[in-house]
Amino acid sequence: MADAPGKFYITTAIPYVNAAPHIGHALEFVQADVIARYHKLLGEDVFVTTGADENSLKNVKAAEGLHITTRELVDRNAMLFREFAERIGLSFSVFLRSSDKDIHWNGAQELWRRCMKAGDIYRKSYKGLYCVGCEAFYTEDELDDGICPVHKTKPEPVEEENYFFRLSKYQKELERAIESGEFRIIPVQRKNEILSFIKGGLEDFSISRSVARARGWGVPVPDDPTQIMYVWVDALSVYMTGVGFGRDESSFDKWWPADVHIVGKDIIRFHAVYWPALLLSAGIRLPKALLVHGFLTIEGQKMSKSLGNSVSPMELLKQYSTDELRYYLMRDPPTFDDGDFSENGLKDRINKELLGDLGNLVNRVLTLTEKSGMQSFSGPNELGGKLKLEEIRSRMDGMDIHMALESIMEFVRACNKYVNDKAPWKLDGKELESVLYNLLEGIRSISILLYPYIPATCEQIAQKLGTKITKLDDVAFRPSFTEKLSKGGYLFKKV
RNA sequence: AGCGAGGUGGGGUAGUCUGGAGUGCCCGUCGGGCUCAUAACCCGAAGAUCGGAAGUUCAAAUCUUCCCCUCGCUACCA
Repeated sequence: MADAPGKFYITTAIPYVNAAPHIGHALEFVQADVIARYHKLLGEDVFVTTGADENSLKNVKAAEGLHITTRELVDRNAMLFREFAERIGLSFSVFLRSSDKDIHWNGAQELWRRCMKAGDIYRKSYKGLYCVGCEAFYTEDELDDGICPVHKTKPEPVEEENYFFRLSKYQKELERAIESGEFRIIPVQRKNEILSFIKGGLEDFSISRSVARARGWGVPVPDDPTQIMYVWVDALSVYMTGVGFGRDESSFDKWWPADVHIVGKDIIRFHAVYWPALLLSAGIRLPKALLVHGFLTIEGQKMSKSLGNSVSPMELLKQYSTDELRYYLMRDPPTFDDGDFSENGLKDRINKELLGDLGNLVNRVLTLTEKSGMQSFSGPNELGGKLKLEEIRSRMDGMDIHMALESIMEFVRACNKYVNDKAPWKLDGKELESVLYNLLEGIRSISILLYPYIPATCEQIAQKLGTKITKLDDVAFRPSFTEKLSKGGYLFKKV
């Protein structure tokens, strides 16, 4: 597919900031960044929105548990996430907090007004079993014999009037948009899962809470001081307000629709059903794609608070470099399925692949080149055929960044094999020059291909080669290699 | 319970649609070679009744039927 030079807009989910970042956030941030940087290599203008979901009742409760105000909690934790996003190398354009009145609130309310104008919002009373202790509604099957599992009390039936959204009205349109691929859901298993859910029939859902139930925390419903917007309506609209909706229309027009939203499998319904329905109602274009990634287990076990096994990426980054962690997260777990995080696995990937395969390749080739005393290199292209650029591109286009990385690493191994097969240490003259030419162009290509995954390392490789990280189109064997090399030290050290 | 995905040498996968010797890839184990390299690469070895049973076929990991197991999804509180 020819790259129409243009814009590319990508978002991460905005995490609840009721706790510190864990390794799962790292996975998603890196995935988003790899895709973003890849599109920069394609020459596109890229915008990345990430941020924090701060209007959830969960944050209110977490703050109560810590005996601080909600504002203090979200300020503190949002800062942790922002710092973390920077440390992991997420090249975000905006870090938008949903409690940011100036940037976010008007846009969120504007979405509401448009749905209202379309006649898709109406008032209805909602009945539910409410546990006063939990301050939450329960469904029958969540209770133990009608008793709250936490407080061992019987929840009271409570009736409250809320606003509802006519989701039912959009069933057919959603089906069509998803089936036709106008709104792509990746991978296809998730698409099928959502389609079967939609075909099962959609019911309208509540999109507001009483001020009391929301504890007065959140985005107010326009023209109704008694109600707060349901946190998902507000959180989802961050994807639009991040690029200017309700605030800077020319920016919004430039970037919207989003090219892809990246989310975990737990929140697929909000993104694949509620969100596009709200947009259809408001007369706003649908995002082009939704990428649903899996979850990480920790050393084979589910991440859980009771096990206390959650892994802090900030702690890991004290021992391992950003690139090392990024590489492992993209290399080990498959993009679309669950994977396992283990520190031994991380060490193996660093020692075997980053150091043993990539680092060693760069080092041995630069050593051989230095010893040759040659300055410019050319010869027949013998190695370029091993590089499956089309496969890499099509995998990246399908957002299978794990398999795309596999294709790139295959080429790294092919380069190492080429060194052995040719045994350049036994060669001289034209023969040696030709082998070095192939290897230098190979490594230059690798430095560009791996750049989305391990940017700092690739900058270092480019520096050693005297080249620059340019465009994906420059991944090709040029007729000759004439840059000035500077070997420098090792790229990685054994862990 | 219903719908969906999956069960392939020690681990992870590809192969299944369009049947054809258990074939491939990554990791791990053992032995050997090579040596420019914080080392890679090559050769060889051990290790699987391709979840189970029955059927179709000259031939089944692959097609059919039944069964077992795992994991998702089955709505408003993320």
